[in-house]
Amino acid sequence: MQHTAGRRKPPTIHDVAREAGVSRGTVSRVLNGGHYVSPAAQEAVNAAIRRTGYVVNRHARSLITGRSDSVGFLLTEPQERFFEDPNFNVLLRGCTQALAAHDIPLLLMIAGTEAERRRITRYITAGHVDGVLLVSSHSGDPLAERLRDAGVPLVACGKPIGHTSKVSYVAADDRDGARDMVRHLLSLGRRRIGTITGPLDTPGGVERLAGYREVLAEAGVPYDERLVATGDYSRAGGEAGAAGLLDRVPDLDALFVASDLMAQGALTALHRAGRRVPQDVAVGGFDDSPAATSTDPALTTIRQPWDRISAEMVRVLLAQIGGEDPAAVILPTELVRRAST
Amino acid sequence: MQHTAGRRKPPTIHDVAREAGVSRGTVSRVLNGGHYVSPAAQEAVNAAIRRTGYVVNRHARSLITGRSDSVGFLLTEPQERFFEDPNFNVLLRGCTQALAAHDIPLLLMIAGTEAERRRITRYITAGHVDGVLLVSSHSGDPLAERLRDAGVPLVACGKPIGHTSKVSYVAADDRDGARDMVRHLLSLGRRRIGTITGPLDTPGGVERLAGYREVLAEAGVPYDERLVATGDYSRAGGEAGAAGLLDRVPDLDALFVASDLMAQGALTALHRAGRRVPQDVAVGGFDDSPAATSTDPALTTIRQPWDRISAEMVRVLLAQIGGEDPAAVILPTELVRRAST
DNA sequence: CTGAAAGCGCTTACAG
DNA sequence: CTGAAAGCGCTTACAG
Repeated sequence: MQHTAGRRKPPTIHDVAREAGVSRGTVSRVLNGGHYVSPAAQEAVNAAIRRTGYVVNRHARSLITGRSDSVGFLLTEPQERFFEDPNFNVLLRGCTQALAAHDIPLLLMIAGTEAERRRITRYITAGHVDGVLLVSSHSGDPLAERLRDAGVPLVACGKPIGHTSKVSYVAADDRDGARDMVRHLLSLGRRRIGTITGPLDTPGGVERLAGYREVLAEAGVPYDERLVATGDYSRAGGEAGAAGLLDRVPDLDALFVASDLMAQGALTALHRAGRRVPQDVAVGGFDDSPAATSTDPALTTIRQPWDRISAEMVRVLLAQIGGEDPAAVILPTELVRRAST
Repeated sequence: MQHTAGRRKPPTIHDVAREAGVSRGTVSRVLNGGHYVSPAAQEAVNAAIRRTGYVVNRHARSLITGRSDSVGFLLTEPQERFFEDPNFNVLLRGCTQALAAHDIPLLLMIAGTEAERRRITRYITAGHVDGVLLVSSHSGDPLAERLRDAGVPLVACGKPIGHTSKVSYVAADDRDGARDMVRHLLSLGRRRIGTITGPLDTPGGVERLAGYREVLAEAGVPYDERLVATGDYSRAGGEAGAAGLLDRVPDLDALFVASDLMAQGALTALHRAGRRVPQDVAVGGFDDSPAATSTDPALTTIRQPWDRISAEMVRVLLAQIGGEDPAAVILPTELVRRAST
């Protein structure tokens, strides 16, 4: 192999042992926490590791421990969603960084089609990753159950719907966030408040709508079905939803949109209909994604704490891999006021 | 380990051999291409694999082959860039899919800081991936050289600047794309054509500016330095660039912006300055990223063939891992006309 | 074409 | 605390 000439054979534990004047077992013990090793040996081994530039061969280690020391980030979204929605981006980055701190590589897996799902399930259940960070907005997803039944440590982003059992998840407090936004809209004196929901088979869809209804009820504003449009988290969906709402309720004076991306679409529809934002219609989004500051006017929105969400997902997953039981973590949201309200 | 009770010990090559009535060597040969195996044995082994649900243990295989059968996707961008720029998203997705077709997992690596760079270099040179897809817009990047010198197969996205030697890369034809856009602007009768460039230590920055200058020269339009602003591929940079340009050259009638994201910022600046697009100022972007259709008006832009770029990056990398020499691949771009011109 | 055997680099009881 | 040894699941010359 001329081509790999530049790639020298890396030092093994054997080289380190020789260099340090100890057995390979002792080197291994140092590598794995230094229990039952004398300070002198410890020292000698560490020095030898430094001199030789030794890096553990993970394949050999994995072969014997049965663990891969890697984690999968599994995305079960249709391709367009992943392109369009910056939230995935933020989450992926956050998880990669949190894992990097533990020196654990992240394997990116995308299962948009049923064939991909099958291939990836096989791969995962064969033990090629120690656990899975599952990201998908829809949640009838049989993948989660298949993996859980196979005993694969798993943490979902967002509460799986119909989630009866022991699946860990990390989520923002969707309902509370929605409440904050609708209260804010009410505090502005708005009373004809429409909403564009997420898909109603997603936690975000259901919970944010629930929050909207609760606050209106508290405020004594009667619930009006015509003020509710169901969206799909896409920009186009937001645009269509807002257009429909304007048709049905022309005197609409505020809009709570369940994602920033949909809110962006709603802004386009409002603009086309000649409504001024926020003067005629105040618009609130959800997520505080990059989309929120790219619109004109910039979006008032509910911040999801993505950094914490990804950090917690990693923490819970690693705990579970370590033998702990599953856990659910709910994180608070925050109202971010900008120009659209 | 009660907790992993659900995870049965998976079948090994030994189980398959017993089931098929052959030796483990024969099973391995079937697994590795079926050379020197009789049809009958072939058949028996395949049946046994199906019955047992056998999946190869990659750690054991890697231990002996010295290959990891995985590929790294290395991003050396500051965090914000990755969040903001949808191009990375598209590229990442494309590469993941192209690799999945070969059943090769992608390891996502993000090296934003010098410390991360060091850690990741160690990891890679230790042989934990067979090759690297390198994505970074800036290119004084010593990482590329360090990896190449260590003999790691490597393909860059975009031509590395000052690239004297054998580093593979895949890129769109930046200069030609720029030429197409500026010709388009000229064909619209515009003559005061400004440009906002990318960073001039990136190939896109340099080449797109070169294309701009070439076409103006061909058309006999004298080059005017005041019409050139240097940007940084960010939205904010585009906004600042356009504002400066308008200050210096108020009668500007067109703008060629070297990325859609910057063009989005430029639109904001033009809007604020009371210019109508395209009536007063025609605006052309570059990339055809999702940003291009989210603006108002939608952006005329130069499409980079991201699908092909990612597919070619993977193809060239796998070829190189297989022992082939490096290669450079240049892909054509395409003018996409929308409402902004 | 096929089996028996060595060996990849590591971890982990097991004696001491 | 430490070394010698077995073994993780696979691939690959080596004989036949």
